[in-house]
Amino acid sequence: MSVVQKIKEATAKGINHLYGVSLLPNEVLVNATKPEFEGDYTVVLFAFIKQLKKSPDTLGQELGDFLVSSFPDYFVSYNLIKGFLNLVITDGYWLEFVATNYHNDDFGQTPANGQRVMVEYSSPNTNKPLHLGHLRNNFLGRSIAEILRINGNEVIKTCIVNDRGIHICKSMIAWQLFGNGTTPESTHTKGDHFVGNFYVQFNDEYKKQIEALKAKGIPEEIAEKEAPIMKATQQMLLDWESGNPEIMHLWRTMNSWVYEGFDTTYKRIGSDFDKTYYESNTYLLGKDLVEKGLEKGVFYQKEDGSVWIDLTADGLDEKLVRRKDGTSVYITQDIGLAEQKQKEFNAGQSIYVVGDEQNYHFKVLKLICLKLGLPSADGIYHLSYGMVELPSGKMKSREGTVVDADDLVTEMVNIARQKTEELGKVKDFTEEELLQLYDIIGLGALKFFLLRVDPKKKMVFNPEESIDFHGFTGPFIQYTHARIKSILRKSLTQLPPLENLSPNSLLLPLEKTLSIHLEMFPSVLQDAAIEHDPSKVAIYVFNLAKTFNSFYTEHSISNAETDEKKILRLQLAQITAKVIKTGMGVLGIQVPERM
RNA sequence: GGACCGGUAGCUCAGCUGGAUAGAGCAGCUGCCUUCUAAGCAGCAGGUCAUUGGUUCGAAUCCAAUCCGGUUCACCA
Repeated sequence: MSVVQKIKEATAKGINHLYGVSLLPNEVLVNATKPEFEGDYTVVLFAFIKQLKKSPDTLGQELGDFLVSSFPDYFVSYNLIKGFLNLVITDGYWLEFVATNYHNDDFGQTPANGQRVMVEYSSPNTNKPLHLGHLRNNFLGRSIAEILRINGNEVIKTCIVNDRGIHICKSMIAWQLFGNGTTPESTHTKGDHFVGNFYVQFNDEYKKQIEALKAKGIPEEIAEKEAPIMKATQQMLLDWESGNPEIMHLWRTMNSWVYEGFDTTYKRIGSDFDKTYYESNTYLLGKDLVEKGLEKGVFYQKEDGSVWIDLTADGLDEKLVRRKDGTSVYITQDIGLAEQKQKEFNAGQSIYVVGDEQNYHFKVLKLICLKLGLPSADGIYHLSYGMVELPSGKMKSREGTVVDADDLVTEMVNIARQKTEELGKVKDFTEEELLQLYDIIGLGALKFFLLRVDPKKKMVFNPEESIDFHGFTGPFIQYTHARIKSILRKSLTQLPPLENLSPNSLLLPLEKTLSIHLEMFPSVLQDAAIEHDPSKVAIYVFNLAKTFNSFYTEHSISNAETDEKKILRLQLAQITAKVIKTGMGVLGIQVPERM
């Protein structure tokens, strides 16, 4: 149990014991004590004074006395300032914590809880390469999966590939028209970029044709529909749906190029999936559910034959679930896929990592699933994240302001190389070790940058300034880890095995501050899981690294004042390194032994 | 127009189940490498928490209104 939890329970017990009032531990507000006051944790008393009819001073004194005398293993003393009861935790508690965890490789890992969770993320289109927005999505998805896993859940990572539809046909048409039989191989181009280029060409040509028609006096709206290349694309979609062998062949070939490219990128950024769904397999799902919904009266049919659900009572609108021609719409296949996932994996929770522009869609999806009585409905959770914008505003593919994922990763790794060479600390590394280090640092900087802010909020990526390796960044934390490892390499060889410290040693302020930070790691992980928010972990690990660096500068570890101190500090350093490694690991970021 | 989200230091962001004098990083300015890695540390400076009211012992945090920005409300996906 964490100290904070202990304080809450002890306080509830104390109030019950002293005044006969029963209180839930979680009704007690416990904060870290502000640095300018004496104490480690603070109980805020204001909430109770009215109910207990006590002055803050009396209540604080009576409660403080009770806590110190009843839980001497936890509390040495207290002081009262206005309604704040500042508690000083015993050094023994922190020493015990350090002694039991410095060799615990699983510190932070919660035992399996029997829950199964699905996390769907990435959902790329197979007509263009991944960009910065996809990176945020991938890093978030991967990270939330790891956070749930470390909290004891069994996690299944899934991906839905949007591999069919009119947008896919656009790049296919363009290849037919302009490709001249070229392939990624013949042009030495990464497959997803190769296909993406044709998607761009489609749009260029389409624009030209519209202009040409407009020049003939045809209104824009009509021109958009009548442009020959668009008509050809629509015909191709029909051919695809009817299974035309030539089109199917082209479709498979071009998609395989894209997958090859995606695989390279995914491998590089560390995304992987336990199960990949393809829209070409799932787009017909959900049709039977429309029938069931009609029978149940959840849906209704209009005169033209189209099927709808009325969500106005829930504050939403009416929503179409089947067109009048009998074909299903986007949301219908999502309902079908939700059911399919349920049948296949029976997970209690199903998380969708999807941009906030689809908030409405997921609200509707969950509501419909609930009304249909799908057993999985309650577990649907939309992990909605904000768009990544540039200083100039939103990224727009039409204006060529999209930041390509592969380019960005390459650039980050190059900068990592450049900085590393400037510092010249790892000149003895082999070429292979160097390349690995550049990857770790470059990707670490990028991932940390995208994960350190609240997922819900949109964020600005400034290519000039965002690529920083100092301060609140991944490399700063990686550097802290490398420093610790350096000490441990040197000191552990010449030291007897670490032993438990006598509990009467006194902790210096920075030793204690570090202990306090380390001790809260499990509750941070828990909080991150509950909130579905990796940034909580990022912020925590940064603060931990900062705390360690202050400690490191102030106190020598290998030349500590006494052997006891040396052992204690080595233990602290060791836990810190482990927590950094685990915490960063949960963010999908590796930490180097040296840098 | 309806619904939802956001507005905190020059910039990027924490803090938001109400609690002590609102915190980081970057940028700017001062110091600190003959001692465990200076990708570091210590410090200075920087704020009408969009605005106005309300709720109360106490509001960046809750409520209302207003202003500004965004997303969404397709027989698109």
